[in-house]
Amino acid sequence: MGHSQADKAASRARILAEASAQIRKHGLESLSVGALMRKAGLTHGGFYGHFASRSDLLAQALERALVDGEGGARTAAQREVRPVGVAGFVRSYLSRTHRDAPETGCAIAALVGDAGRAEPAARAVMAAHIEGMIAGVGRNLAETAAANEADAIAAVCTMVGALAISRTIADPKRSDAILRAARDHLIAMAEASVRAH
Amino acid sequence: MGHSQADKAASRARILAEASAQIRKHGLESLSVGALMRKAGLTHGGFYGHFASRSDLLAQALERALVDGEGGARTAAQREVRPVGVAGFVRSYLSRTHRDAPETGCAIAALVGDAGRAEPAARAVMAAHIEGMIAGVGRNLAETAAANEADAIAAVCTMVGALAISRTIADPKRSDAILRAARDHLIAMAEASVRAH
DNA sequence: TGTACATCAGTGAACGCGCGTTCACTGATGTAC
DNA sequence: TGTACATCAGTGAACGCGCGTTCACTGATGTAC
Repeated sequence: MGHSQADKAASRARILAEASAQIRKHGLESLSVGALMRKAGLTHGGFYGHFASRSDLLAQALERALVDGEGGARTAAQREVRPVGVAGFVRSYLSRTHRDAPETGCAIAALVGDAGRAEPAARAVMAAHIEGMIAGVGRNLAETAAANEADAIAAVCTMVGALAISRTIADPKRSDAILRAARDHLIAMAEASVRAH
Repeated sequence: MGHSQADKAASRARILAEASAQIRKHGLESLSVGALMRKAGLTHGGFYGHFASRSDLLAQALERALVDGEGGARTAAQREVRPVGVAGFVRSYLSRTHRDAPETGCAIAALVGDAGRAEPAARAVMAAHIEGMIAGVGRNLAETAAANEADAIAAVCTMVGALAISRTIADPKRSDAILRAARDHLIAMAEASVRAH
């Protein structure tokens, strides 16, 4: 509860970090000003020294969550060897570790649905990061295979869908099977492109 | 505002139909008792003659939305010729018509994210319908191709992911391109299985 | 370097509002005689 | 078939609560002299 400018920056960072985790775990609309400030160790009144409104916060928290989650699979699966190529990325993206830690994982998979219903600003932020993921996967594919953008798009759709679906299936065995099926499908697809190369 | 038993059944049906559309369009948590009853042409007090609580309604509305949306692509794309085989199903599922009408479309694509964060009962309802979709696509694939369950799982992940992603991308051209890429990918995949057959 | 003071990060009471839920009531329905 | 009455679908006022937001205040910070 310091009063210096550095303290303010640190508070702001703490608020956004909490918000970023909160929305990935419980959805965009789960963000409440009071609960968030409490989690950041502050009182609700101070909120408006940092953000213009809840809606302003929401847009910034979404952007932050998307950035935090970029290669969030990497963070979530720190103990795995550094992923190489598409196969490595797919393996960590569709890992149990990533599935079980949405609050530190990819915000696209966690929040596509929410963002699709959100106000245009939030939708645009989400759309930009989806394009980023498509471009990333596309570059990754192009390194080793004769793949075009359509392949990257399909791969991203499959990854995002698989992660979201695996998170709604309570039975761990079955949920694992979903991840495995999508993973194998994507890796086989990448290898097929390599052969065609 | 009749008082007969038939009227009550009709009221209940109206309430659930409104709720089913509401959650698909604006998310599970967007359901409010007051607004819902107003839409159904009733006052809020009567709600508890039909449902035990908002949470009870939520579970029933989700089930109802999932059933309504089953082959919802069919409803959404009534003017298309009756879809035959996987290709036909994929084409109507990943159509612009379906993308633009979430309130009458597949509740899996609209609500996977929400359901993954919901209470166990709602999650279980969603999981059961996901299994239904996998089984349906699997049967569809098996008719014409040498496909196993893993192929059906991957296809469902791709369809659900593509629809959700296409709905967050505001630019119509680009959103169409997402649908097209996923659609072509899935149809090519089905045809590859046929050849392998 | 030391003092005086303006700035401003954070506090906590207060606001209006909409939420889910309860309940005493009204009046049409449908059954018992 | 006609009347008397219990049932019950729907009404609308009221409840406690948590929400987003405002604001007068406090006291540490950091600057001007």
